[in-house]
Amino acid sequence: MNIGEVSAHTGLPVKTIRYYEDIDLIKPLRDDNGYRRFRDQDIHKLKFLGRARALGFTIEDCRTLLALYEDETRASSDVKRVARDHLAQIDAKIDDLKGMRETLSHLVDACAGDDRPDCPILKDLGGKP
Amino acid sequence: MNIGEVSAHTGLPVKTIRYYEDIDLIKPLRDDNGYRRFRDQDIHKLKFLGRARALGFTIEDCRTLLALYEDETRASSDVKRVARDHLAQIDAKIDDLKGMRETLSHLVDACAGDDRPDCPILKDLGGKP
DNA sequence: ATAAGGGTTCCAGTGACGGGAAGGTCAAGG
DNA sequence: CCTTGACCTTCCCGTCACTGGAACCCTTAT
Repeated sequence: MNIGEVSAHTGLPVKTIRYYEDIDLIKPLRDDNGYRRFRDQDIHKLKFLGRARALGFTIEDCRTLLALYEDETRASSDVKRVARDHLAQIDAKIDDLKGMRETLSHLVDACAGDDRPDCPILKDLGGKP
Repeated sequence: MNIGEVSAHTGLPVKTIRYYEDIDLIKPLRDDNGYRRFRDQDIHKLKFLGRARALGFTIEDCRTLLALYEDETRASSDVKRVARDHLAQIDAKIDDLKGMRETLSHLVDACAGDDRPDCPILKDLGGKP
């Protein structure tokens, strides 16, 4: 398969696929004309990467997970640790955002949103004394 | 005030303050020796920026908000729009993360996390058929 | 012969800084 | 007077995971 078909097949942009090769996540073959030729295993890896990225894993996490995926002698505890750490990061991020959401939604509610200049949002940002 | 004091006073890293000058968010004066000299208004702006950034506003939003803050003839509706849009972004992001969290926490729970290779996390990423 | 629609490489930009090098300035201590 | 150390300056590169675009090659159809 050429890169365009692979893109259609995996849902990943062509640019992304080339990037993944660049950073050695996949190693497709080359045809005589220089075109990349993707084998089933390459496509399988790309789908794996797509799903892992969709769960928010970093590229380096993906690299680790892919290595574990291919290692028949892995310990599931190694996989679980990566996932648990990432889950903790997600939770932290959600908490962060919820904090912002709290403050911000109160401010938005308090703002008249008319053509007058008086505004509790700016008052807060300016350090309402 | 020199940049170090301002940093201590505002809680913003020195690098960040210099960056904010670079992108014209603030315009401190210069002493004869080339050192930046910050006036009260500069410090006030920096604190404003710190609070806005802490609420997750982008730098461009901050620029807009700062301009509105300084414009006595603003309409609060303009401020509110910026804040409401940002709030919507935050909500979208939270939903995103919650989706990931859902999937990921189930997978983590399902994984034994021992020294055996069998792992539902990898099974899922690999496209468990 | 040409045009469209693939493919290739390489370079630059994104957002919001952070790290670090190379060098100027200032106050205190010996 | 000299040195030390803590400041300050500019400048450039790196981050993360791509994305856009230029310049060029290959294939197929007309």
